Amino acid sequence: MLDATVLEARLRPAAVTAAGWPALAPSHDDGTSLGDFLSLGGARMNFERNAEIFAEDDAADYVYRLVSGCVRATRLFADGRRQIGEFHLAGDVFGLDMGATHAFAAEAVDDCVVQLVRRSALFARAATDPELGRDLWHHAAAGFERARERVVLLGRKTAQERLAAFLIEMDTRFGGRGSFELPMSRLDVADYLGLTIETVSRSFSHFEHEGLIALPQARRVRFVNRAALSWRSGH
Amino acid sequence: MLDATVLEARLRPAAVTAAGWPALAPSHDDGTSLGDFLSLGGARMNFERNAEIFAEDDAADYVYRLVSGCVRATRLFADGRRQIGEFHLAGDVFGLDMGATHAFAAEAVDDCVVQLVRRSALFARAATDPELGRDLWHHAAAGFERARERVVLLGRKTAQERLAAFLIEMDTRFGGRGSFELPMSRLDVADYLGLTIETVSRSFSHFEHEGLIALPQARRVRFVNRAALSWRSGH
DNA sequence: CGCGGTATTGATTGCCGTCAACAAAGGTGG
DNA sequence: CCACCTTTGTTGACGGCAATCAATACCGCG
Repeated sequence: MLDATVLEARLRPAAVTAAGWPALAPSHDDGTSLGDFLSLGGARMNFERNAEIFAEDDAADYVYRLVSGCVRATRLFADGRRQIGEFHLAGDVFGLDMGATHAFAAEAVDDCVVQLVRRSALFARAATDPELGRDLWHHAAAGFERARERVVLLGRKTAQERLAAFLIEMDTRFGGRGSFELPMSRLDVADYLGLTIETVSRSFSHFEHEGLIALPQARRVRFVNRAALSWRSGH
Repeated sequence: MLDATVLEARLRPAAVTAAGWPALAPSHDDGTSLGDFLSLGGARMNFERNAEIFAEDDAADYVYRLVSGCVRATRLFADGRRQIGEFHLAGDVFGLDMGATHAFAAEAVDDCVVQLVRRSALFARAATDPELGRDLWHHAAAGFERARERVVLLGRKTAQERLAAFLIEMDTRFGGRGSFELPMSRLDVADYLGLTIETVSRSFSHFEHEGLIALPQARRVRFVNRAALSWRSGH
């Protein structure tokens, strides 16, 4: 089912070193007081590239806020297949599961700084702070909406549509300047989009040859024709 | 990209007729007071099979609770491709989007009874009722976790693994008795699992011939070997 | 009984996965 | 600063799973 090199890469041991309710936050914004709560009260930790922040089935006792870097949420099958649930960028809050254990592992895509607080502390505070309660809902609802969009992408879009949608998503999250540096490898992109590295690479090349994007380096993306790329994403 | 019959079926006009935070709810439970709020205050409406409850991009002014029947959340592409985001069964609360408009349409899979209240009423009450606030979070967080599992299913599972996972999910939601009646067509199942009706049908037949399930009628499913089926789902 | 909607099964195609080779980039040590 | 090696990315040839195309069977209902 998998190339040996890819399988090895996936199994590689990670070396650890007040408003009212209806106010709506912009996309990919985890709200304000949730992030504030974490940034004010949280202990800081550093993780180097590929380090495991928490494993699947680890007790979900802590909630994390990414100060800098990029984190992937991964689910690994026994046979080596892997799916990345989401990528977290600076400012994102993650690891807030409903159950007692994490449903996905979290790994540093590149060197990361995170802050963390006990989940129980967050919940305790939420019981008396309605604004924090609203932000918790915002956080969960935003995650839900993003996951639903990925369901559409993975269920019905072609390889090229997936990559186009991914590039537009990343550009948006990096500020929408039409030029950005991907922190993750082709393998990570493939496992995020439900594809293989080869198909991802071919789709990149295809867009480049078509004049939709420029690739000065493998991970450096510059939009040349954003409208066409957007069209290709299948909306 | 699509069979004409299927496309027509998808585009068919729908004829409308008419305490504390950390407490964790069991899966597929929308919490208590959220459902209570809707069942106590909600106006009742009936929808017949294939009726549209709300359209994509409709104003998300109401929140719904399904009293009886089955509802599908759909996203339709311009070229006829369709993805079902989720199925709702009796007791489920749906339509609670974060934005001003619905991200998916909702259609009655079979004859349905729903109750609805204004979203603003829900939010207003949540501002003063911390228990309701917690239930709102529960609802969103549960939706998020389900959507994440579907991302794994759609991103990395084979056709047979998808169907096996679907059957186990449905059995669980119908009480886990190992025997249940599917309210939805093969087309709905296909669009839920990111497959085609033919592949879904073949997978059903395959499981039947293998002795994992029995199919007294097309939509009547009885588990014969649940352990093997569970194994096939890829977990 | 006949009809429309639904489901199954078979034949064939095609997109993407697999296998394989090579190229480019980045790091390390001489 | 370059040789060497490892990691990462690209490209080509081929194969397989699921989609597409097509025909037939089933089922509830007028």
